[in-house]
Amino acid sequence: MTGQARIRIRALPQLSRDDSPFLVLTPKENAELARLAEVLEFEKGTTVTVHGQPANFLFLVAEGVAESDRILPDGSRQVVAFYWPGDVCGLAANGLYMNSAHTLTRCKFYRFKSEIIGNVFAANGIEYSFLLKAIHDLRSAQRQVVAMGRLGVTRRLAAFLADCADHETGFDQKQQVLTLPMTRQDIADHIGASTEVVTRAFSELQANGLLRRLTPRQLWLSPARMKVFAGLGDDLEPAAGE
Amino acid sequence: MTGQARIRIRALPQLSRDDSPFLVLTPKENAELARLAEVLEFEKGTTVTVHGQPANFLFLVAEGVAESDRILPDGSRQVVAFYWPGDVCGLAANGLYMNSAHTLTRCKFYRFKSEIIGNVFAANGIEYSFLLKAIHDLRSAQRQVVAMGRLGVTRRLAAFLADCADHETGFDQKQQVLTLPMTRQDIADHIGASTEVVTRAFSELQANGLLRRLTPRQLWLSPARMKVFAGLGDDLEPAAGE
DNA sequence: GCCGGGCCCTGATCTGAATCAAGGCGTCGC
DNA sequence: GCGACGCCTTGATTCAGATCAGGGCCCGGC
Repeated sequence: MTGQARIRIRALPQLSRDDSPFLVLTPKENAELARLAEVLEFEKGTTVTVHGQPANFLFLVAEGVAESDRILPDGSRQVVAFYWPGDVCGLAANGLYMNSAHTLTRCKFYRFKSEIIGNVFAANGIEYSFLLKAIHDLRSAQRQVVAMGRLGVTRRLAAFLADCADHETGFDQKQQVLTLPMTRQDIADHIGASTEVVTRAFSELQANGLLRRLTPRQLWLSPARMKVFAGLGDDLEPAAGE
Repeated sequence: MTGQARIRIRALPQLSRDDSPFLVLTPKENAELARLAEVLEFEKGTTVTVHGQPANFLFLVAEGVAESDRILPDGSRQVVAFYWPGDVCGLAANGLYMNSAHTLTRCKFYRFKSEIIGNVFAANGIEYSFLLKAIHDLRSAQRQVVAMGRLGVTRRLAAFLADCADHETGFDQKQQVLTLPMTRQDIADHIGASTEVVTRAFSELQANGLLRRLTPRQLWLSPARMKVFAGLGDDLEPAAGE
């Protein structure tokens, strides 16, 4: 079966100086991983994962090219990434696929049960923490890409404020008051806009009743309505609350 | 010293359903990590890491808020991320910091030697591969954010084509010919533009001599000049080549 | 108290990219 | 071979957001 397949995970190391574009596993590791994989071939144009469906599998591209995308409520589409040989696709949040993935050419994949990560890491705690943290940050960055690519400034600001409100620091759950630690310039440079436009976006959100500026840095707001307005946090939350 | 500090790495799990916003280490793990950490306090407005400097440390935010940013050659600035308590900052590429980080408020950090990752993961191969892969994808996504936030369409296209040319599949090093597996629509949806504008950006790159369209999907191009034009791949490459 | 300098907000103009419209090209099915 | 459709390209118009300009507020220094 898949026994002798040579599995390479495409990755540039972070901390070592050993900068080969592929990280090649030792034969032993390779065999260990291959044992857990199924090999699949897909025609061009096949859908591999669907946004919001249970994420039971991880896919490693062996041959061909695939893409993963996200369709927003307004119908616009953001291609989050292209997957070349050695890339891993099937990123999940809360057990559901973040994006839909499609093949652009005929493709060969290694498919793993998602639990593989948990199993491989089962014994250790700190490593797993670091991996989960990296994956979490990756998800954040991908959401940011979608926001930057397909949302207007006002929605980008709404998404940003909703993110801020997810942090215990600075958001008073009782009063529904968010205290911003950063300037308008910082926000502008984060969401890719000018300070003037950020101010106007604040005004617009206030006009729509989504927030009230108590002071420039103190905002009353409803995170839930903010998320809905941004149109990003849609259906991947398991329950509505936090 | 830092012995009893309670270290939490803020992360949402990917594959498990256990979706607490913080991943809390066991006391043992916590102690193990704390033993390796130094505690630092910084005033508001302190620079913590500098883009392009040797990345000797990782920082975990304990209190306060920080941001990391990237200044482009034209002087514009992209704030890549804000770091709240529980976040890790100090992402590196080729041993150099990707971004500059600054405190927005008075902050308390746990500082780790960067080697901690390699050390913790030393014994195992597959886990480390997955972590490096996740970190690599995170870097890609962050570069994409910078591109989307601060580059015009033509430069975004140049950055994208340079990325494509980094893949063995599809780029013929000898002929300097890139074969694209995706449509103009896919490219447009990736770089956040319309198909028409993508076409115009191709024309502009061709007019500037940065590429030649042999067919719509076959491009002669120079990755190095493409990177320079995009203004992103600047100074973090150890050597010029690949 | 008074002055100066960030920071925030608002209005007017300009511009890069979206949108609308249409034509060429290549390929696949018949 | 011929038609049809998908893909790519180009031109004209429109619009969101950048840029330019100016005013108010707050806070810190003298």
